[in-house]
Amino acid sequence: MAAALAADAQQLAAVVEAAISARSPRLGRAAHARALRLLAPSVPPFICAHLVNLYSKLDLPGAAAAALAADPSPTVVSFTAFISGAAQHGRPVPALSAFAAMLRLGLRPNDFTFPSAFKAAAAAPGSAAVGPQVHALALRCGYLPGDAFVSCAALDMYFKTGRTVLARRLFEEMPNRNVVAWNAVMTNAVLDGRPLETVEAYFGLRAAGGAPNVVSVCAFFNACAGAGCLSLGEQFHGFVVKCGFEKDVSVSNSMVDFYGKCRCAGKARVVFDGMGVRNSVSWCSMLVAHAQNGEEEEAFFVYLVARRAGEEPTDFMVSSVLTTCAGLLGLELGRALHAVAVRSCIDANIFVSSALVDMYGKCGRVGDAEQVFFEMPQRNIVSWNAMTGGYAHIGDARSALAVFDDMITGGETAPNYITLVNVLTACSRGGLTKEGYELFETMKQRLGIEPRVEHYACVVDLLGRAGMEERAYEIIQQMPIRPSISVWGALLGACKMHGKTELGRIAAEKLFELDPQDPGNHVLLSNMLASAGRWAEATDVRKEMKNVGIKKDPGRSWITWKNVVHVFHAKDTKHEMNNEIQALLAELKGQMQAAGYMPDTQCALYDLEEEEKESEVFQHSEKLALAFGLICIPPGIPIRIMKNLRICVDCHRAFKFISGIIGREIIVRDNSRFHHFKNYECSCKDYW
DNA sequence: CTAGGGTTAG
Repeated sequence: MAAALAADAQQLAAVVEAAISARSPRLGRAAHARALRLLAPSVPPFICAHLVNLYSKLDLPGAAAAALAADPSPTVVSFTAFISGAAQHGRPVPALSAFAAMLRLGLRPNDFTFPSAFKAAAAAPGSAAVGPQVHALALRCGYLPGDAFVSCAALDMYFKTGRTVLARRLFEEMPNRNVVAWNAVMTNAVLDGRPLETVEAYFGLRAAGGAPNVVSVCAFFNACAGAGCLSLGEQFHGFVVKCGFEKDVSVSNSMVDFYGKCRCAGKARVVFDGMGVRNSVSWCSMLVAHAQNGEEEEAFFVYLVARRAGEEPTDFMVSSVLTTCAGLLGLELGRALHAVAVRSCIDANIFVSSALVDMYGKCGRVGDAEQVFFEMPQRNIVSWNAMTGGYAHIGDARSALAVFDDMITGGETAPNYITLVNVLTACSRGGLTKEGYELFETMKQRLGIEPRVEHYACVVDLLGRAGMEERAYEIIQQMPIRPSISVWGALLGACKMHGKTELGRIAAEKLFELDPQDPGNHVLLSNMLASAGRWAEATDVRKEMKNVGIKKDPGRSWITWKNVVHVFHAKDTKHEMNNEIQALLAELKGQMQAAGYMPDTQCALYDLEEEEKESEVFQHSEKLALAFGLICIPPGIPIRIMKNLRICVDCHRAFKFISGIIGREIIVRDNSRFHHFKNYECSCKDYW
């Protein structure tokens, strides 16, 4: 009988092992049922430990807890199986409760228990006291400093709970420093934003005669990514290939990420394309490498290919691709992704839902953003910033202030400097000058947030838009920090808007000092002088540009049709379809004027008669490109135009009319953002 | 039968 039982138990153990490695709850439950059938009524204790292990590894916490509770005489092994499972799957609180329960039963943790207990203590929210208690217990049980596993876990726990000095001391005093200990130092230094320390630790490991492993290599690439050390990482890449580490998926993933973060999406692509095995992290890293380098279309394409290759949409994947949709102002794509998120049950994930708020906000759909935001089970600083950012985007100052008040009274998440930038921007665009100014004045004393240069830029913009350029200038002069390009740029913009030519000149001179090669500032000054009728001075600025050798990029727009890129310059007559383009523009002009369109000629550069100015702005490159698109691209397809400079005011106004009259969606990507024109409106709500 | 350090996101 006993022999039969032992044989069954051995078989059962094999089935359990198979279920774990196949990550199959179905096989697991079958194994459990078989255990009960075979061994009831007296299930031997080691079988219970097997079952706890089974459910822990399969990440079925309820079943694991039930199996542990059903163990008639739980041992350190069944408890340890439970604790490790909970710690590994990010449930530190149940892990620590089990650890405490085990101690209450008088069971002594062993050298397998402590590493998991430390891991749980490192991740437990708001319980910095637990780690040291586990540490004391490990000392008393004699596992420290001798046991390498236990001391590495303790070390990591101190790093992750912010006790860096203590962690370092533990590391210095370790008698048996192994590669895992060095890796703990390396990875935590990256996490804490000290990438150079990671590199140092790597060379420390080498100097001590240690051999790096895949974890060390990942950490090294992360450090290079964090510090922007492209050439160091490239050299390391060579070494990694020589050692064969690049065959490890995580290593290749970290290389893709490294090249992406160092602004080399192309090199990331080469690594990615060369990978023999990819996982969902690989796809996500490649997607982000494109997205973070302004290649949103490519990023979205990676998502499509990943789905076609059978990748499930994970929370990582969906939040990243939503950010891409936000960057593209791709509302339709974003909506589709929202549906995917709901179907995959990840829409409540804080990253995904914050990305949804961000996407809807950037696409100008504040109502949809609010719906997601107010239904979020929990919110963090990024969620609040996405929501206030959405209000800032369309200049809804009242709502921005209201949600900001909610945030302060709720008290769960403290605002940070980005929140303040958003609320101030909303006030500025929404014309709540007084409220915005008060917020700026009191932010340090009331919220403990020191105004940064971004806030100064906001308040200069705020006062400038309200016509208080002189007050804005006073503030700039009293700033405790050096005014940046954006601060002077805000002042110049306001001066141009309100015709404050003299002050505008001062701002422009400062901009020339800070960024002498930027043609945009010169053009802005020249335009300001021109629109004030000071043609001679405007011409002087242009001449000066020529003398100093600053070239204004000639404005050009392009549009793709049937895989051919058609480029247009202002007053361009060279296109083969020029006759049709001119005829359509003339026709559109008539329809627009009938609908109430008045040309805005403030961007005309030369002293011309009003009529001449009007015909000049009607030959702008973006209008030519649009006419071409309207002629060639079949109805129903949005017309996508790219421009190397910012879209001009008159074209912006005209495109709104045309979108309504023709009933077509027009998308312009200029050098600073996207504009989605639809039904007489633009997604930017005229703020850009 | 049970263990430490790892890659991607808002």
